[in-house]
Formats: sequence, structure tokens, C-alpha cells
Amino acid sequence: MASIDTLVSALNPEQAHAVRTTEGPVLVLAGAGSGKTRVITTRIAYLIAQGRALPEEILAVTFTNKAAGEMRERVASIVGPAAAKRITISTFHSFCVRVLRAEIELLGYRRNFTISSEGDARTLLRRTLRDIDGVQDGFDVDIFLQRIGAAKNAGLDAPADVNKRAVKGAQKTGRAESEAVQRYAKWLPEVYERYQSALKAANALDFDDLLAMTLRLWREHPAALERYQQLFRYVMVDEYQDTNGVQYALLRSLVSAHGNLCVVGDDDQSIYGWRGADISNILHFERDFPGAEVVKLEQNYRSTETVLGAANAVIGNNRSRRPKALWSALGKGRPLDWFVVADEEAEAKEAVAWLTHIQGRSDARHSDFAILYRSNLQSRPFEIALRQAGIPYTVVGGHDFYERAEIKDIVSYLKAIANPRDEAAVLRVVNVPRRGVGDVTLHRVHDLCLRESMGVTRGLAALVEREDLPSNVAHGIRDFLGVIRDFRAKFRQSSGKLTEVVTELVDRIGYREDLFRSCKSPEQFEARWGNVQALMSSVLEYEESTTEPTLSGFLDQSALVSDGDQRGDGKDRRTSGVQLMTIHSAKGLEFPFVFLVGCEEGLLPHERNAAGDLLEEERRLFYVAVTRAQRHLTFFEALRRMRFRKPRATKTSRFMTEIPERLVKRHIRATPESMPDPEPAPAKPRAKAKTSRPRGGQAR
DNA sequence: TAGGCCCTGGAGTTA
DNA sequence: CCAGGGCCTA
Repeated sequence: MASIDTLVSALNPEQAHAVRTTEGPVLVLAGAGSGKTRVITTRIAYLIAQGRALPEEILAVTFTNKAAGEMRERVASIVGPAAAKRITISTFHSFCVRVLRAEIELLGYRRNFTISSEGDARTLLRRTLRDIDGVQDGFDVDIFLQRIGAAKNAGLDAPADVNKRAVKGAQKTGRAESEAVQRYAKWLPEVYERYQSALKAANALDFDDLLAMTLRLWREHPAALERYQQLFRYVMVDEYQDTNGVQYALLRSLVSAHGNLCVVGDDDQSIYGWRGADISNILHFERDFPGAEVVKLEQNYRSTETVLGAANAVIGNNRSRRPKALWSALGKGRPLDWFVVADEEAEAKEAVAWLTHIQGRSDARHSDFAILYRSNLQSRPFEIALRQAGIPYTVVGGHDFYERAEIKDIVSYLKAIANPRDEAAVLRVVNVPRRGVGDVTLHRVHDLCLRESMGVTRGLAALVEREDLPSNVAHGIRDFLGVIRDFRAKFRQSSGKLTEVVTELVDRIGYREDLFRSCKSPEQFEARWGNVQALMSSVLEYEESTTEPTLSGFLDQSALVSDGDQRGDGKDRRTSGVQLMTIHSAKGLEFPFVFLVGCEEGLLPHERNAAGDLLEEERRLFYVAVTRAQRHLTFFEALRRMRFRKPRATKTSRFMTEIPERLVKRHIRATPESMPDPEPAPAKPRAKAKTSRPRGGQAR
């Protein structure tokens, strides 16, 4: 265990100041690559070593489980594993689940509430919408979901207030016609209210509720809040620029007694405004927490001066920011390169050629390269070109493991068992495998439950008893109810043998056979059954890593796997080739060589975000991409690109023109004059790509 | 005939 | 991945 004094004296003066300022509100403005994790972990260790806090009196909040895990590991290496275990290091969502599991009964929910995935929430809202006369057609479920989510994230949980946020949401989506906005606004309060009561009837919380309900709990039951206030005397928050209105309110309540709140973040890397993050939290920190100490970390330990020169120049054009300038002691490095090519295919080929060229002149491994794009749609040509060149690659992101059909089926069974009121879960699996219970029956159950306000499992039982259902349907429902009943008992009795019981469940419902039946090819079956087995491994892993494993504990954990968590850790990366990902996924990562592709108007900035605050967020996105590069950065621009299946001429991204010319070397591989007339698109341009990409995705 | 099953087609910002 | 349409079974 290194002495804390040695560790602190190894920091630069600003970092050390941030560590030593333990009392009162502190804002650490940590530029990209400025060593913020080091500051946070050292600060936690310092609090303990100085005897200012016991480990259990410290709360550190992050945005991903992965970040939390890394932070705990690094703290453990300083203070030792025993002390590190006692610190609460957790994501906002996990922290709230912990609070709610203990106290949600105060709000009239049951302790065994389930956490609805986004998909579950969508299904639930779709059903809810159908229950309201007059909204059946012409409405997009996702818009309602988005508005409700925005309202919850902003801390407006009264349905009547929902439109306050809706107006802001409309501005965000840019050119949403006001007539459509009005149409949604009219229904929104009722939709919100009905949706919320449907969730409550299902004893379920959606993702945003986890935060919103915790806030409500604390507001309505001050004694509950007080316990946490007294316990956590020092609170630290990572990535503060990503906090939303509710998270801000939670933090404010939590530290109101002592004000010991240390937040770390970078306003220039705020790229999640579209999902509720409010950059003004970090911009107005001193106003919100008077007397705050502000520490700027501007020395960058990651990139060359040239990379930072480009980053500083571009981000300097934003108005809503705190002025700062990153500097580096790593030297100038090579000038940046900028390839101008004909179209997306040429872009991919050029990128592969350039990558090969760089590898020829350096010791770079495949995994030292990242190809970053604005939108997932852009990945395909690169996948094809890399595969043709025989270069290994990994596509990061895309479909979430837990969103795959097989996984959702099994998880829904587990949810239904843990919480038989969970309508989304029960209605999803009552007919998996096929038991003859179709849409019509499902509707009848739903209506019955709504009418008589009963839980969905009881509703199913009632339906079979009362109604004269076709015998196969009745039989199917009885079979399903039997499974739920039996396994509820099994999970209760044989606690600590989760994996065993889950395996038995999969067996009992004949899932493997059903999967086999519904798969067209053996490969497809292997891939999908592999997913099920992967789920089993994650149950086993959970079981082995937890002192008191429970079904609901496993479900919580899998519901809370968040965006940042699924990208492979550093070790994976080393073996898995060139990294392809969106700029959003790349946040927090670094790579020796970065290719930023699609540097065109319409794509970056995205055409829907080309003005005002949204444009500034696009610029921050560009900034995040640029600051991922350690040694070198290459830009790619195509003169023509397929948009909605038609080739369209493009324009250079305005962000490219904001980079000082002396930092960049341009390679013109195509000019507008050299471009042949666009050929008519072939009838099925995607056919080949589709067949070469089996379901289940090999790229993870 | 109703209800359930299965196939096809259309589509997209970012987690 | 969802919706819609056509086909099959009780």
C-alpha cells in the first residue's frame, strides 16, 4: 500500500489541490485526458487516510457499472480491498434501486417490484395507448415515451406538468411541426397518467422511475432522506456534465446538510443532452452550490499537441462553455491527415489502405486503431472492407445483449416469477413456446386486469376459470400458470442455487427444442442457443460473485447493465482487432490511432441538430472524437453518400473548417469534377451484406 | 369464423 | 424490429 503523501505529491499542483480540498462543494473541471479518475480515487483514499471519513461514509457515483468497478479497483489498490469494499461506489441507478428495495413500500409499491426495460416500457405504453379512446392511430409510441422520459428526467413527475418539458422537447427535435406537437401535447397528460398507473399495477418501475421515485421518496418521507444524509458525509460524482434534473435534485437533497459534494466533469464533453443530461448543471455549479471551489485540470496526458490544437480550436467556437485550453507535454507529433474520397465505399477502402500503411511504418497492433462514426449506419462499408482485407475488427455497441429475443424470453420468465404482477413480462412469455395464447386472448386478459384492477397472473387464472375458452387456450394458460407457481416455490426454497433452477426452467418449458424448431439454419440455432447459454453463464457469474445471491438481485443487475458496460474491457480489446464504434460509445476511451469518418455536413453535425444548442452538442461530439486520439488522428470525408437509398452530394463538415490549416494535411482522392454521374442504385444493394451477417452477430 | 401462426417488407441519430 | 396480410386449425 503506497503512502498517501507519496501519491498526492506525484500529482500535478491542480490535481493535488482538488484532492486536498475535502470540505464543501468542489467542482473539478477535468479536461479530456487530464487524469480525473486518478484525482477521484486519490481523493477518496485521502479522505480515509486523513481520518476525515470512514469508508462507509463515502459515496461515489458514476454513470456506468464499468466505471464503478474500475474506480473500486483503483481505490482498493491504495486503501486495500477490505476498506474499498465498505465504500459505496455505484451508478445513480444502482444506488437508487438499493434505496427503493429498502423503502419503496412507503410509496405503495411492493418490494419485489421489477425494473422494466425500455422494450417492456414500450409494450406497456402501446397497450395503454390502445385503452384510450381517440388515440389509436397516427401516434408514435416512441414520441410519448420520449416526452414522458424527458418529464421524469427533468424532475416533473406530475402528469399535469408534463407539457412544460414537452415544449422544450419539441425545440430539440428541431423541425417537428407545431401541429403534431399540439396533438401530442393534448394527450400527453392522460397518456402519462395511464402509463404510470399501468406500471404501478404491474408493480414495475421504468428506468427513469428509479431516479424519480427515489426523489419522490425523499421528498415525501424526510426521515428516509435523513438516514442517507447522515450516512454519506462525503459525496463524489463522476461525469457530472451528464447529470439530469433528477440526479441534480437527488444530489442536492443528499448533501444539503454538509455540502461536501465534489463533482468531476467536463462541460465540453457533454454529449447526452438528447437523453436528458443538462449541461447547465456543470455550468452553474457555483450558483447552485455557493462557496464552491473550482479546480481546472488542463494538462492532458493523452494526446499530442497537434491533436489538442485541433480540439481546442474547434471547441473554442462554442458559447455555452467554461473557457479552458488543454495543453500537452507530449510534443507536437505528426500533422493530422484528411482524406477526401468519392463515396462511402471509397472511404472504407481508403481507411483500410491507410491503416495498413501506418502499420507498415510502426509497431501498431490492430487494436490500436479506432474507426469512429456519428451513426451506426456508417459501420457497414468498413466491416466489409476490413473483412475483405482480412483484418480483424470488433463492432462495439449495436444491439444490447439483453434486448435479444432469446434473452428477453428467459429474463421475462424470471421477472414473471419474481413479480407475477409484471404484465409486460407475463404477457410476453405466456405464449413462449407457443401455447395457443394469441393477441386476442392477451387483449382480453389485459382488459380484465384493467377493469378489475388485478395483477396479470391472477387475471389469467380468472379468465380460465370464468370464460369458456377454447380448450387448447385454456390448457396453454394452465400450463403457464403451473410453471410460474412451481418455479416461484423452487426459487424460494433453493436459494443459492440460481443457475440450477434457471437451467431447470429452460428445460421445463422446452425452450431449446422450441428454438431449434423456429430456427432456419443450424448456424442460427447455434448462435441463439449460445445466447441462452451466455445468459446462464451470467447467472452463474452473478451467483459466484455475490454473497447472498437472489433472483431479484440477478434481475436488478441485468436490468442495470448500462451503455458503457457492454464494450469490452481493455484486455478484450487487445485481442479483438480494429474497434468500430459511434463517437458516443468512444467517450472515455483512448486509442493510439483514431479515424474519424463521415466528416460532412448532415452527418457531423447531424442534419437534425444543425442549429443552436444542438449544434453546440454536435461540436462537443466532434471534440470528444478528436480527443480520443493519442498519437495520431485521421479525418475522412466522402463527396457523395447514400441518403435514403439515393446518392447525394455532400458538403465538408463545418467543424473541419474550424481546424487551423497548418495542423492538417489534405489528401484529395476525388473532386466534385472527377465524380461520375450517380448510377441508378441496384435493385437490392443490401442483399449481399445481409446474407453474410448471421443473426446474433459474430462481432462481440 | 375467429384466432393464432408465419412470412415479408419497410425502415433508421446518438445509449 | 414492427406491422400487415395470407394461410391454417379448432
